[in-house]
Amino acid sequence: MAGSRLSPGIAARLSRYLQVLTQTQKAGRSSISSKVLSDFSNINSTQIRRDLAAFGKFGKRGVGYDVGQLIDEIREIMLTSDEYSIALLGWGNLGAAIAGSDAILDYGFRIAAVFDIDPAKVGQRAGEMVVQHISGIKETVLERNIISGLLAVPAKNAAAAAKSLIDADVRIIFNFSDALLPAPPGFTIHSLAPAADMLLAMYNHQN
Amino acid sequence: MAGSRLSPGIAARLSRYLQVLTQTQKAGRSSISSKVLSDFSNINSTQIRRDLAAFGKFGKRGVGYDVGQLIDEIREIMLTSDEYSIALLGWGNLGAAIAGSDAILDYGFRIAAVFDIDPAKVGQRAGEMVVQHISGIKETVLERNIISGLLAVPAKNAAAAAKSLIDADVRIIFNFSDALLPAPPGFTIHSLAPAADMLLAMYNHQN
DNA sequence: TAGATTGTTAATCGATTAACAATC
DNA sequence: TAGATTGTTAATCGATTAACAATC
Repeated sequence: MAGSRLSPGIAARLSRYLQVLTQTQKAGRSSISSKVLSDFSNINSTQIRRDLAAFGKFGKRGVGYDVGQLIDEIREIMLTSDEYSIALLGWGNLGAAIAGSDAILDYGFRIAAVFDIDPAKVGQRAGEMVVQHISGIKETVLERNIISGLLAVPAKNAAAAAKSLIDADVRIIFNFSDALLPAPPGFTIHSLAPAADMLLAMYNHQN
Repeated sequence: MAGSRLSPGIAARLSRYLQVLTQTQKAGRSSISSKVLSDFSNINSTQIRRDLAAFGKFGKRGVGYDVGQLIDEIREIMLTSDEYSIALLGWGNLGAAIAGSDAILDYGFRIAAVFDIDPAKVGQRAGEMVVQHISGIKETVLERNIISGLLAVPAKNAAAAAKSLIDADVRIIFNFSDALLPAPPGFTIHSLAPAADMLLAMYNHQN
């Protein structure tokens, strides 16, 4: 099964399981049942057992699943055991919040460089990094093997920031601004919109 | 059709359409085809036409859909034409980033109060609000008709912050921390994990 | 008119669910 | 053993897709 392409549905569910499992591990629990995983993920417990059984018999009847083992298995299935080096563009409140959380780390991402266009911010400490001016992005991307970029800039600067990444051949871009950014062929620009998730959750709660 | 409960799949897709349409409107375009909407949303164009046609004939053959009209229709379908008043808990980098963006506003949410436990932050300006101490949450929730809360606090404080909201009978809670928070009956706690979305997008790009 | 794009059909595929024997 | 939970079956339902006539 490993190496074969997952269907979109199962890949989405696995990443959701990983989210809950990571939180569960941090909460100090080493075991979890499909019922509890269902309560926290809003995915049917039969579906969860079916998904996990498709990759091997990870569970113990009467007991549940080992949290640590399951995290390792899902990471392997999703090919993300390695750390991905990413560049953070924009050293404002959002950039600092992202760099300061360890959510990114939990999923195998590592912030390997921080850029801004504001000369006043260049040179500031940004976690373990130092903020660099955007003009040096090409060299840094090559040196540090950066494969992904994260846009945490105002919407009005998002297109220019995306262009810097594209010019540096960074092919996977995450857009936290609400700008509409078309992706050239071979590039992926994924726009995250937590507020759209919130709207959906609000609808689901009320109906 | 209005008033009836949407299936989970269609509700999720509608909220995604709304995200892209809102960005499209900001980019100054007044019309969009199912093909372009498909490119930006990663949802099949036939599926989009089918979804939209189910609620009325909104499109013009040969032309596409009117962006503004479609936004209004989807908002009405998802019952979110009204503004929801929400409380923001935690005035750190993440809280400030959320308050400073207008993404929240675009989806019909309005930050009606900001709370923190740090006395040094109480009294600071937070957008159009002033940071209040968490101890006054019950009264403020009643006064300002707050129905939802947003946790932008460190993971170690998340459980206590959630409890404050629950005690104030705020029934829809969004958790931006990576703490695992169980929801009492009648309450919804929705944990957002942009990094899990990133992992999924990374997988999809590579496969 | 010519070109573009919707709305709709039909056929296939994957997701969902309840139920329960197997087994820790 | 008794209780709990997995793994799996079978049946249903909704999602997905290609194709194309209708029509702006």
